[in-house]
Amino acid sequence: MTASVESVAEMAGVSVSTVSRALRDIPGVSSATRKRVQEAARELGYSASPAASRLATGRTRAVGIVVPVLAKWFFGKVIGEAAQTLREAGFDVLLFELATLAQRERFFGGAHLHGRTDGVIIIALQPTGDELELLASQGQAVALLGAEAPGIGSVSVDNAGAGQAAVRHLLNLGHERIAFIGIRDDDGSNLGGVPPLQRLMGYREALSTAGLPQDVTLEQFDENSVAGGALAMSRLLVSEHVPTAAFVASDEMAFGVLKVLRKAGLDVPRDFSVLGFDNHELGDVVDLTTMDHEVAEQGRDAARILLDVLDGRSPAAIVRPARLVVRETTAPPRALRLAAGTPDSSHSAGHPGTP
Amino acid sequence: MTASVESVAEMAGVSVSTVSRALRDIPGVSSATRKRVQEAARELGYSASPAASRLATGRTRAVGIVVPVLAKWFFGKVIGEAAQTLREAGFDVLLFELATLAQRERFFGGAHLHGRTDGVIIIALQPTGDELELLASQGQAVALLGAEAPGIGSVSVDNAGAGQAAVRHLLNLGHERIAFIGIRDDDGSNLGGVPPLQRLMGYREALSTAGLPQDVTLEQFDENSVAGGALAMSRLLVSEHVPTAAFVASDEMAFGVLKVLRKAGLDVPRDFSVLGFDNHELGDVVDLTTMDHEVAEQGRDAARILLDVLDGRSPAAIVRPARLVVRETTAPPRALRLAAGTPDSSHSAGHPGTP
DNA sequence: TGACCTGTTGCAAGCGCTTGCGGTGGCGGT
DNA sequence: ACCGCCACCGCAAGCGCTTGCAACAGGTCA
Repeated sequence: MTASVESVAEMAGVSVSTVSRALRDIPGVSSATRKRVQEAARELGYSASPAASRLATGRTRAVGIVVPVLAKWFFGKVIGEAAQTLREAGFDVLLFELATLAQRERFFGGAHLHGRTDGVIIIALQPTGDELELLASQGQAVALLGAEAPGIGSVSVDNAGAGQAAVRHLLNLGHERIAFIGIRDDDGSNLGGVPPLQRLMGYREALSTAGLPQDVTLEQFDENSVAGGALAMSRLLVSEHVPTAAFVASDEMAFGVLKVLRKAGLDVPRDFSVLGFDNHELGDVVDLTTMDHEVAEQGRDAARILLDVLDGRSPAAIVRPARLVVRETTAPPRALRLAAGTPDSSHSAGHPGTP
Repeated sequence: MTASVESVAEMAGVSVSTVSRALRDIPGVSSATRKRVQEAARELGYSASPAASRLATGRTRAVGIVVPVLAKWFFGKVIGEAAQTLREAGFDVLLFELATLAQRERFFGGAHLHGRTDGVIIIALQPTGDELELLASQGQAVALLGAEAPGIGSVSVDNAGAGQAAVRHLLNLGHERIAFIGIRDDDGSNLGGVPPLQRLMGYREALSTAGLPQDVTLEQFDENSVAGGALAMSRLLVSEHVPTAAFVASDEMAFGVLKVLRKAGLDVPRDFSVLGFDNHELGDVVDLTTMDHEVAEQGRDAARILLDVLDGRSPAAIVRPARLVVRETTAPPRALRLAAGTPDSSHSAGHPGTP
């Protein structure tokens, strides 16, 4: 067992209250005794019992991070950054994974956080007003990442704008039949959430300002995974009039899309352009063109926002822009290249302009 | 603020001690009053203050999970599984990321965990004897994942065996010049750790039992990332006698290897076979042949082992086997195929046996 | 020289639980 | 009818800190 305040007090020849004050840099202790106390504490390897000081102060110096899933690159990244910032500020970080609806209900069902954390960062989950109230009633400071709520600090991405930008890139390349592959919110556990929806809105907006017709058969939704992307793309492949490009709401789904296209013998980007979203760490491996949104920064922002709330400062609601990262999966559609007489080295049949 | 024991006691018409006992299913309370107390607690939305009960019992009902990095698939996966098991057992989970050597030293430098957790799962980090002692002196139960230590519960993979198996697969395909691409432990923070070393040992063992010469130029090490894999493979490409296959110590590095090969115009697996390690979630996207080692199960095992230690049961030291997952990046070497007259549809020149 | 600060320290009352122990009451056995 | 036992319950003493308040110095100012 480790030393307690009393042993330190005894060793330094002062009272426990002085020890407490000295060790926490609270005024009212002469610098001489403070030094003496610190030395004694170090010598004894003393570190205050968190349980006791929590009980006495009512503050835990711990914060929770709530995520829908852990085993995805985005969440690992974001949590890692947030946790580091939090830890530097002297906070412990508790992890809560709300993978199923049942877990979510249980989490928000009772005073789960009460006395465990001072605040919580909620990631990629849109809390209801009731849930936010419940957290507030437990005295929890709240910061949102990938969601917004009135009066609550948050950091998110301009998903609508990013969606528009992405689609505009495809339009600018000359594509006219552009599909949207999005995330389906199947079990209500909000794995999809608001951001993907906004990406869809951006897609529609871009199409309509370009004067192109809406076509619901071009919008395909599935679970946010490689397999989901593959399924959605497969559905697109059997449509009457196959699109020439797709804006995919997540890189992981885009990976599935690429896989299906490859298996179908289609050449990317000659036959089909793919534009993802996330700038996934592994996007570079398959040369995926994508929308980057500075994931690490978002994590840090969220942590800082929470610290602001904890310090009584009024929290910001940051909206970050996304930017296009051009790699190798987008290009002008084949028809355009043919019309322009561009040399085409693929396995296509007709070579107009060739003797 | 939430209700306290006293309010519940008052409501149920009993003493606080009875409330405490009733709510924790401790014998010595008639089932009638127990029910009454539980009802009162529910009605008041009561949940015991963890700080107070920690202080009183000395147990925290929280465990720490220590990882070198978070933003990697393997760690996210393993943590997710472990955390879920732990949570089901009623434990909070604290996260500690030891990304740098400095962080590691700080973590093990003081009584960092004391009073915060009852135990800790250490993942992919080989603790020294001193470090283990320090944890023990803080009353921490310990479970290791991806490492072993005498007397400590652990779960790990038979890396040496898996390495041998992997190389044997390549040998069986007919390869004779097989490279090893491993993880370099550059900054001493043990990102590589013991398991990768054992994989190397397995590689060497397999080669020597096959009667093949050791060739250190075939062993390339770099950081465990796509970029690291790419660099290592690039080094192999300039060797005097380029190998025909590589066993890569992590899938992520293997992704980098594949990328370089593709960019170099080499066909996988016709010109070069690649065999990874991890069965990374995204391995399927690039059809990577790899060694699977049931990552999720390891996470669950580690959690259960820790729970065993906490319950006073003697912990197991599980060693899991790995198994080959055959996909599309391994095949017999070109020379063999040519000799056998196998039709070869690649861009190769000679087509023996063709009219 | 005495009243009055100001800066430093200690006292003691909590914070909200847990738990050993002692006190009930009802019951069966003699 | 008495005794002893047992099941159930409450008392109160902590657990190891924090913090308002009082106490005590050693000045300063009149």
